[in-house]
Amino acid sequence: MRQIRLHDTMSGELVPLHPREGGRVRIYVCGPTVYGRIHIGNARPFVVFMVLKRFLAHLGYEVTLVINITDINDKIYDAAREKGLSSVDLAAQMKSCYLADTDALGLGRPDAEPLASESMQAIVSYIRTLMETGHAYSAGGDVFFSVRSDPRYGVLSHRSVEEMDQGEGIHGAERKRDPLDFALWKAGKEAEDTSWEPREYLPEGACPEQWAAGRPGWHIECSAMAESLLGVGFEIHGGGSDLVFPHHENEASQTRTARGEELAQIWMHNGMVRAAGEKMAKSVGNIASLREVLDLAGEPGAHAAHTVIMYLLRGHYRQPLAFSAAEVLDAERSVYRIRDALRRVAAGQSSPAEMAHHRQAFFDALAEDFNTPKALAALFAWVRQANSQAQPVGDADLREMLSVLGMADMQPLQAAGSIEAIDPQAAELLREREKARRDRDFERADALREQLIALGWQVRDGPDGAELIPTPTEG
RNA sequence: GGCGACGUGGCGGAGUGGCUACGCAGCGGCCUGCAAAGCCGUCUACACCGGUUCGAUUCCGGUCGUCGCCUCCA
Repeated sequence: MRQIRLHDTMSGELVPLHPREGGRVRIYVCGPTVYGRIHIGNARPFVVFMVLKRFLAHLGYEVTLVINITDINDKIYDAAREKGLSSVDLAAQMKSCYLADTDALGLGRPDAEPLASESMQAIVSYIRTLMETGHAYSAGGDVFFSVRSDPRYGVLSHRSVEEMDQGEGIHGAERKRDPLDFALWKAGKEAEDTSWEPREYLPEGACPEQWAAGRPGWHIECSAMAESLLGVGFEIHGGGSDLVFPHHENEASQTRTARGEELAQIWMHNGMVRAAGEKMAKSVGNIASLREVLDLAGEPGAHAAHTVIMYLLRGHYRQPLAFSAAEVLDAERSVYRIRDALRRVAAGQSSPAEMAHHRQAFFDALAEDFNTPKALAALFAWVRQANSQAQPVGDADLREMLSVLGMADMQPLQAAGSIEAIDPQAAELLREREKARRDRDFERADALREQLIALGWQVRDGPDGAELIPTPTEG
């Protein structure tokens, strides 16, 4: 099987992907906290890892991708209180939005999307194990992880415990034995409308007296859910680069100390989407929701989905990516270019054979740290060469590449159905223009073309008569 | 302050010690009644200063600048 290399945050190097069990690749990605609709920055890891999965599956790997949904969190409690909703209702509502928004990308769903609220057994057991092995302690109802009990703490984010800022956490700082410790479990508070009783998930008498009803900390849920679904030592753990510290560092440490083994073999981190040079974040207030971006990405449906995927894949996943409406429209234009090329190809194997090297370059680029912009360059090189051929080129290569990118359903650029049915007015104008042209009344023909353009149609005169093509979204 | 990343042509964005990235936009040409699309060509690109080298945007050192993490964060 083709050799894949991916950048691993822990080692800081490109490392070969070596599945433990034959061709099975297990991937866990940190998904969203559902307290509001996701923005285009949140959508980046979803797209990157869904497409990475497609690529690996295309090569013949058996891929299992898990993207969790955090539905218990301070932000959810806060947002729910603000809206006068129960945190359970808000989380359920926002989870539905997340599913709907990402469904619209047409990439399908991950193989599993575990919820923290439904993983309590695994979480509580995990915490219990950490307490038993001396890496966690309960205090005043909370349970904390003892950071200094892990001599390797810091290997992922490349920081040493000594040089870490001794910043105090907001909650429970006075109960921690060490300022670096973080909460595995937080005792319930007045303002929180949900809580779980740890002893319900443990054998009789196994729950320490000091461990109160409450909820899990953020980091432990991922260690627990990832392990329960994928086991320990799985191939790839992914997420945004802003999660490297402390979230992933903590996850890694929890699993290392509890199991004596690393959680994942390769840690992949995607760069941030930036708006006006700054990381897109709710706290900065510069967000564009995935829904909004889909709406401005042109014709609803597959076309808008492809535009958003194209926009996100135009940059290498590890680099920051500039966001603006103009960038999205720019991506849309490039989608149009491919759809236009699709008009000229024929079904079947691609030839001439010399075009095969573009297909090869496409897969080579993806195999070397999932270089999607380089792969897209190869795809466009294929398109250019196909366009320059006198005879229609077989579409197999292009369709294969598009399929890997999650754009298998891309349609040739043309009116979806008969113009008569879609836009009778345009159809009538076109007929009039054809007549004017036959009469060589070009002034009238051009005026009619202007009207068609105003209606959103491009007119293309060809040997078989004029054709109406939908125009790209105006910048 | 600590750790890390990065500064590429109008914009976005790859990459390489010497060979056209690519996309969008612009300009010229071919094609077209004219266009559109396509094709061909094109536009002072590699922050700055040193160094290594036959040769550096690509390696090394420094300067300036930007961004991320260090606190919730995809």
